[in-house]
Amino acid sequence: MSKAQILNERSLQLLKTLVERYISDGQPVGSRVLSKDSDLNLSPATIRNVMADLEDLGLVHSPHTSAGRVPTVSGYRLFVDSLLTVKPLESKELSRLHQGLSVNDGSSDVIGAASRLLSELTQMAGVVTLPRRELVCLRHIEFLPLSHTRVLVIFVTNEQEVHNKIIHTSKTFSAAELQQAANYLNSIYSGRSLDAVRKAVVKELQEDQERMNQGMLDAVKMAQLAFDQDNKKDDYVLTGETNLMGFSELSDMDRLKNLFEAFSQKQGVIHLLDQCMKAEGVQIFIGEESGYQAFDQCSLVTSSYSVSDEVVGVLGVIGPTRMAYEKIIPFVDVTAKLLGAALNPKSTTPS
Amino acid sequence: MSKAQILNERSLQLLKTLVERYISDGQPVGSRVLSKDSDLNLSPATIRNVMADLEDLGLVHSPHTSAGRVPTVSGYRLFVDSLLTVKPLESKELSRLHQGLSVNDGSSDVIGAASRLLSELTQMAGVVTLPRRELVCLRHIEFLPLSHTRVLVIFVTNEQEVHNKIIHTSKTFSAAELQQAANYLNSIYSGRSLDAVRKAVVKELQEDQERMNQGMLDAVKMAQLAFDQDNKKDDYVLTGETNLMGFSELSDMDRLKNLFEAFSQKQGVIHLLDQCMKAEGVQIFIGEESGYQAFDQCSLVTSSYSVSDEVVGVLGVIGPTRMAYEKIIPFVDVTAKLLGAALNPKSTTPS
DNA sequence: AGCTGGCACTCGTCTTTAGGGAGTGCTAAA
DNA sequence: TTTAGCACTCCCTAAAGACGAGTGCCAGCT
Repeated sequence: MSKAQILNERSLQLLKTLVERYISDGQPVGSRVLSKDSDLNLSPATIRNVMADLEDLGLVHSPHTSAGRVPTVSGYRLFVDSLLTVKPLESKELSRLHQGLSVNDGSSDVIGAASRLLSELTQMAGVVTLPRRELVCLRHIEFLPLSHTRVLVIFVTNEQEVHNKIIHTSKTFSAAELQQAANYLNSIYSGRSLDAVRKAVVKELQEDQERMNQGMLDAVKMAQLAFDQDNKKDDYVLTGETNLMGFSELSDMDRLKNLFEAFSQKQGVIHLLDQCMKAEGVQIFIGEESGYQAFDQCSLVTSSYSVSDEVVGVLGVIGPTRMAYEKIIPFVDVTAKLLGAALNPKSTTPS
Repeated sequence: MSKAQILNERSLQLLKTLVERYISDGQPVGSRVLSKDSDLNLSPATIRNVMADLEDLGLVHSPHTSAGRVPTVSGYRLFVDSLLTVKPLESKELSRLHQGLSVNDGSSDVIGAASRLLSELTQMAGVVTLPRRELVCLRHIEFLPLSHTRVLVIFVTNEQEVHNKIIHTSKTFSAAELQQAANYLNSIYSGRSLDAVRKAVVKELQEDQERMNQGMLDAVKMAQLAFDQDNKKDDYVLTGETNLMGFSELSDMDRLKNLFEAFSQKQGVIHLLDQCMKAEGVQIFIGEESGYQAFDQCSLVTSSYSVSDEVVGVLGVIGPTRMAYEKIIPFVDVTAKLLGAALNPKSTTPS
């Protein structure tokens, strides 16, 4: 039986007001305040009894004997899952989002724009993962000879994203040979997803070698190098980290340093965000729930975003556990939907 | 008459030991310590007299009545300009640099590598500007049609750097037309510097229009859009910011926030670094000398780096004013030279 | 004239102490 | 079951005192 079911209506109501109050004030909430804040008309003494129950359940916690109560992680969790009344976005914010993520913006960096909007409007840190490579279409590929056996591969995906990589070939190719190889690859693989291309390449090398001439074989081998697995270096755009320095609960320098180091090492954050990719809709990690020491005092509100009904990435907001969830949640939700729409190829190439 | 000339040998010697001592300890230096530290065999009382003089000249400063002396910005300046005895790099560091900036490294991100080396080995923040576009050679250009009149331009410079930009053309081009235009541009502009290309394009449009057919004209017009002035968004790679959070003199959260915000806004830093481009060799900004509030408590040790005897960029180290200049200066110097060498096209394409 | 020892003084830091305030837990009564 | 009352705990702040480091200055020494 969940805690929400154990507790009666009144206790839940009180927990809700407590969390709301704590989020807005940042101070432990005492029984007197709670008695006035809730419209239950209960005396402080009664409230204290309820608080003792909530504390037994591990939903609130007293920093010391004569302080009010502060929500624990479980308390926040219950609040977020069952008690929260989300506030709709203000029209000003909504229009700012629409404007910032409009397709005709010209600048190609929609991902960066989304991240900036998240951090700017929430005054916390915004993060957006780059769209998954696997679900990304190959548009065009190009080879350029560098020195010796080094070849620069440039490929374009998804209408306008340019990637490049240096590969080492087994022999030296001339510019013309490389051009020919690129032409071949473009003619057969263009328009297919990177993942599909990767699989097709392997298959061809295994099964169809006899059917191919040397030029085709070279081309396919180069494609294999170019789309090598390790190529999919997942990455994300993080902005507004500095906003986090303003929060008193993160003002411990050591803690903050850990957090920022986690940001620049990336892989921890990537792993965390990857988990959110599995679920649709908004997901929340509160404090230690993330499993990463560095995020101890932080919450992460994320949502996956989709292009053509396929989840391709995750975006979210990072801030102190004490954040205005009722505003942030719809905010992240809407941003994810708008970003998905902005990335949709149908809308970037209207008929 | 400069301060170094006003002061006698002994005072300078004492200032030097004071600064060295303060840099290593971080504590105000008292007369007793100074008397033992310097090999002048003077009593503390004598030292105190000298200190009073130095204080009058604004070279040192006492945080309060009964504290030792701390160097002022002028004090550091004098120290750095005239008193410093630079230490040669340790062989371990040197080999680390060589290894990290070796040309055959395979990864194309030499700039990033340089920045990371700077921050890793100095335990402060490392910054490297991207090489100036003007002095960069065009290697290859490519156009890809997007929707309507939008065209994706991809161009490769300096052997392996890939840039891309979206331009809006006046009419819709087919893939074949774009291919043709790219071929034309590659044939005549490849190998020339971006700056030269930009000028040539303008000249052709003004003078040689009648000589050109429509295809050539379109190509040149697109080139103009592609190499538009605003294209040269100067940028830099900054790493190891988190290292700065460890220094007690930067532990004031507001100050640190300002600093980090300056980092992410970039333009201030860019302007500062641009100034260093004019001079060859190592330049140093101590504290407020930079003219930027946010860098108040920081010093910046920079050096320009050159390719083929032409200054193309700047790199440096950012840390607290109290840093080990005698180590950092040669460090920055060597890194700049090695980076220049690594970028030199001659060494990337051995005959 | 320049250097040195001595001495009074200043100031920051650390610790102790005391007082006030906020809020609790418990108990007994409504 | 709720409420009022009361003793108690603990944090926070300010004030006071002791301590130590280091100075400035003066008078004497070389």
